[in-house]
Amino acid sequence: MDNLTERQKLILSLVIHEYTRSAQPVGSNTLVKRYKLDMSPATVRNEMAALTDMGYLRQPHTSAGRVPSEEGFRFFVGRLLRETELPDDTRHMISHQFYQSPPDTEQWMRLAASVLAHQSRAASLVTAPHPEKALIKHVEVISTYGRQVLMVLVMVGGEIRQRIMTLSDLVPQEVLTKAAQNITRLLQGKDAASIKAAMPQLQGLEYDLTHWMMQAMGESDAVVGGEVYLDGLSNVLAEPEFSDSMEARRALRVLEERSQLQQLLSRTMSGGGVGGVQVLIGGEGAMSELSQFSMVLARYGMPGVVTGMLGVLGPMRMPYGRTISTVRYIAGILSGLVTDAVGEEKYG
Amino acid sequence: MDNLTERQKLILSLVIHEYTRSAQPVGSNTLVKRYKLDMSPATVRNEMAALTDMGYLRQPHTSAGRVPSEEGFRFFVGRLLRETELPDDTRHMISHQFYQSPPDTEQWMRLAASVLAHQSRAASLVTAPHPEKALIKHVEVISTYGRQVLMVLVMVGGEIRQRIMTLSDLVPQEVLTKAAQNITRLLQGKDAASIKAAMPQLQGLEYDLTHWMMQAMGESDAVVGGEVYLDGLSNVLAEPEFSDSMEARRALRVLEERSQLQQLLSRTMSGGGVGGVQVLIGGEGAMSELSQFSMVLARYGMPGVVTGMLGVLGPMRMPYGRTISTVRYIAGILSGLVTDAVGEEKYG
DNA sequence: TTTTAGCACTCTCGGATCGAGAGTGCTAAT
DNA sequence: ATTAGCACTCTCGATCCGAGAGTGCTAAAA
Repeated sequence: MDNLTERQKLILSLVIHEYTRSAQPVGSNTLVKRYKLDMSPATVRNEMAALTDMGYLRQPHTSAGRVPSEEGFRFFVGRLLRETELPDDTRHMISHQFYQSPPDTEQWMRLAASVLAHQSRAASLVTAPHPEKALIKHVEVISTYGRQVLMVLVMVGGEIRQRIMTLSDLVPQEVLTKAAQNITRLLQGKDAASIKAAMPQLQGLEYDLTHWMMQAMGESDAVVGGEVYLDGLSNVLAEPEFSDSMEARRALRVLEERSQLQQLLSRTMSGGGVGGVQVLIGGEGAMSELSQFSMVLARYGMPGVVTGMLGVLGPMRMPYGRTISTVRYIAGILSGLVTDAVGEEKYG
Repeated sequence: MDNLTERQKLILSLVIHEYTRSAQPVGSNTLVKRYKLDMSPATVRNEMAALTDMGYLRQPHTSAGRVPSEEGFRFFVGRLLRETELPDDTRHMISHQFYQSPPDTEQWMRLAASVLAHQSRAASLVTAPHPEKALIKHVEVISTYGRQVLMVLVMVGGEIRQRIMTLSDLVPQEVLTKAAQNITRLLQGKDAASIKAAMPQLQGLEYDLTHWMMQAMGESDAVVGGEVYLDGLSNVLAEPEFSDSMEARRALRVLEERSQLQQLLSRTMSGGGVGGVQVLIGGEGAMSELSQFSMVLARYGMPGVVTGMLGVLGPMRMPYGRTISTVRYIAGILSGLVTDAVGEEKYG
């Protein structure tokens, strides 16, 4: 299938390696010297010419070194990259941080984003885990002030959804508590659809409350849940290719615009299960603002039950091997944490 | 006190105005022509020389126009700037957005950050409102999975604090509910200190729960509460003076580093009450990374009860008049919303 | 047939040069 | 006190040039 000779693969790999190091076009001489290749620059030139014809390399101008093309990176990641394990000490360092952090989802998300950003020296993004199909476990309604109440929904699996709303009448806490208990008893273990079916049985306050619940659960059913945790945005600006800042600015914009971001993530999430790491090179056609960037994304959690997503956004010439390992490793840790939290409750 | 003649003040103002428009050194000719001044360029030159001597203007090099110095901006903001009201339609547009958003603090924060970023075309930051002294109103404990429970604290004033924790034993929901009811009855209206005093009366589960409460309340007593909402970071990159990206990167770093940010904010918050708008020019000595930037900050909420902070981070040459008005206006709206939510419950 | 040495050629990049333009400070006249 | 006039300074952009890096091609070597 792949019509590249071994030597061509080697050279492509080396060009990519060198280019990710230096951010500059790579010439035949440099390559031979730095990697002590057992062939002459001329040979390398010939091979590079071939790779250029095939679309894996580009020449910024007639007489400069070669730069890997989008296709080149894609081929490299797909066929040439050998998976490497993260070094032991790095792994220990990371897992240590997680296991000594308090057992709080929000903390975990922040930590994951922070670690990912530091390790990859790029921008990181993490979404909170949320159930693929939300089932109510417990409902609590608390009066905060006046007619304003806080509704807390605990889902099977431990996810928490909350919503503040204003009732049409003033209702004392005791009544709210009663109502919440009723609703809990009635709807425990049900999903949004069954709740809808059960609604006609309810009336007055309980009906209103259930109505709000539906809304909160609807949000929860979206492929990608609410918050997206970001970190390391400033890393993007450090890359030499973005020193002119225009490109970087576009990327920042995408990351800031929650709706765009969620769209992007959910589109990606739908492919690939937990464990697999997806690599989007050059925005993969989807998002023109990201044409200079690559993303390494992974899903974590319990497939079919609760999942979230995490990943990295960096320049196209990123060290894919290491980045993929890092993303995979942290996804693994989060999966572990989430699985522990969810345990073996029953579903469906 | 101010030893500037009226004419010098005028010229300083105009230089600043022109410089904020163009981001380029301002010359005497330009000034006379564009503002149809009733004097000759030579006169302007003399005055500018005087202003330079006094330290209000700088010359990038011997023969270029003048640029306002940090001192210049400071004098301008402190003495020369006349307060302007935001135009009617802008105000309506803004308030409309708030009053049609759901009554949820988190939504308000996001909205405020977003509006502020758009209006000022700079980076915005908003902290959630939180009580100056936290008083417990209601406690709820909900089992999420296994030994993990969610504790929800509702403070007097409506602020919500929550914490996930792991108990040493498995405890059924009914017991948790009972315990929470007990604690609520016992500690309602108390602050952290009184709770500490009351702790010896408790034991077992209730003691443990109260212990955690103390922690959550301790956080809550810090001058600046948890989350800081950011928006418009990419705006900073759009400014011509940051096209080389190094400076911009530093600023981004500060904003990303929550701890630094909170420190900065709390230092500023401690001065000045609600309503007053504070302007920090050139980082005001405090933070060298921000030497090229200015911040416009305001406190909102109910003084002495619940307050938060919001503001803008932009280039030193920002349109202070408009920015200050915007910040003040949005602070006013948030104050209104918070006051509504808190209402007239009693304190102390 | 494959590899490589040799070579002419191309293109970028950094530095040097230069003139135009903008702006200043000073002096002398108003 | 203001301003016209003028010499002077400094930046900025354009242009030019040479060095350097790298290529593609051809012909010889393996």
